[in-house]
Amino acid sequence: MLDPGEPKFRRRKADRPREIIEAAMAVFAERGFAAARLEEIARHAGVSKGALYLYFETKEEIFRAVVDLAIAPNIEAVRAMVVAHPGPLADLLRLVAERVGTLMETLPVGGVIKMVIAEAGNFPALARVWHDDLVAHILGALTDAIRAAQGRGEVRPGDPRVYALEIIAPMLVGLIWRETFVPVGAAPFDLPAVARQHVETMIEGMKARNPNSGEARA
Amino acid sequence: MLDPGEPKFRRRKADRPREIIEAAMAVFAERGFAAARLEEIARHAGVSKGALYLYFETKEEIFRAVVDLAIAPNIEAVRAMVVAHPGPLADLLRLVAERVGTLMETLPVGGVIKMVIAEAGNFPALARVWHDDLVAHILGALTDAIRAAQGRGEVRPGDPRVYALEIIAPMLVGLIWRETFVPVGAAPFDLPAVARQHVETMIEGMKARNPNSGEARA
DNA sequence: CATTAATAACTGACCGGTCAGTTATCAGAG
DNA sequence: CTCTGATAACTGACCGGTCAGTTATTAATG
Repeated sequence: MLDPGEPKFRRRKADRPREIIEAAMAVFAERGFAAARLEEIARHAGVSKGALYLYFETKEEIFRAVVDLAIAPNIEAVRAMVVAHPGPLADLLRLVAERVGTLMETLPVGGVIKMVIAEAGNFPALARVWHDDLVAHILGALTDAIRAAQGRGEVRPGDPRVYALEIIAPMLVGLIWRETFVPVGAAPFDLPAVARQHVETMIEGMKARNPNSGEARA
Repeated sequence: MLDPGEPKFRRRKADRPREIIEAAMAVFAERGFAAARLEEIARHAGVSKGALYLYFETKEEIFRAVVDLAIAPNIEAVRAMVVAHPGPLADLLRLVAERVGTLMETLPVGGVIKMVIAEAGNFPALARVWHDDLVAHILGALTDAIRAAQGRGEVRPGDPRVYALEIIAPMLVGLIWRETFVPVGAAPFDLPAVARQHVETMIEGMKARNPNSGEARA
């Protein structure tokens, strides 16, 4: 059963943190914070439970590491894209939709979002960080872009922050759908296709009917 | 400290289950299933922990009771509305938006949705019930209504199920927003207003550009 | 051999669930 | 109306299991 030539473990200090975070991401995403067992995370990472404490102080610190390191940079990239874009809103939205569509398939972002939603009550600090450093920025950037487009007469009146919510929501719900209902047999959504169709719906739905007007009542 | 005239407890068999479910809803919504303490639920309900077991067998049964009894009937009513409506899609959507807008403010549906999302990994059976008995029905009814509208040439081509997702998503995300980010200081959304604005955006965004066409390629 | 990554056995706190005992309530007797 | 015995709603201390975190020990590596 056990080859004596094979060592019982290897010393690989450099790779451990990343491996642990990846393992933790999987387990946290499936179980939620409270129900996740450190022993299961350790097993996933191919180490013993004690080894986790060589790299992290507490379970909560592992949780933060997962949330911080796995997702933030990518979402931040999307925000930067929105802020930088000067042209017509429709072009920007198509660009963002394409980018977000691929990100959703690449990153394990769905599980993390689920975690943040689920544990917001137990870790208000975490929810606050996510909101202040990430969600609010993205929503704010989009809101600004929409408001500017309203100023140029591209977009018809309406609360620009609500428009931003309308734009983002289906992607978010698509992710949650994948994490929550697909595993129990629900028909999946093709997320990039959802992003593409929705962006066209929104472009059409937000378009100013009367192309002059710019800066009508909100 | 203790008025001897005041009894230590009252016997109120009839009201207890409802009170316990309401208390449990609050605690589960805030903490999630695993992190919720039965003692806290009991305290909220104004009874001792032991009393919980006079009315429910296990913690999980309390959880099911919360999910089952609090929400399902109301959402079902919306579904029935969709199925029954024969007229133009735009009218139906405005009707639904109005109804859903008020329901969101009345019911504690946000907390329950959060719970279902959060605990889907630990209670696949619960997620399955919610999907099969509720979510799939609503999404299906909307999808059918949209497909019919496409057949009448009201709505332009596109996956009707994705359109249904686009319609529902902002309300859902609005609820999640309220539960997750508002408690940590985020600016709230006026949910009925979101519903109203979004339904107009969607009506415009789905409208067939070329009013004849009906039944183009999906 | 010295160093230290990693293990595995261990501890202590916590919590779901139980149950022996307590108390509110009420029916019937006086 | 008062007393009393019967009933069952309710309490709270307790138990057993689980799990985050600790530590004594082992073994990989240079």
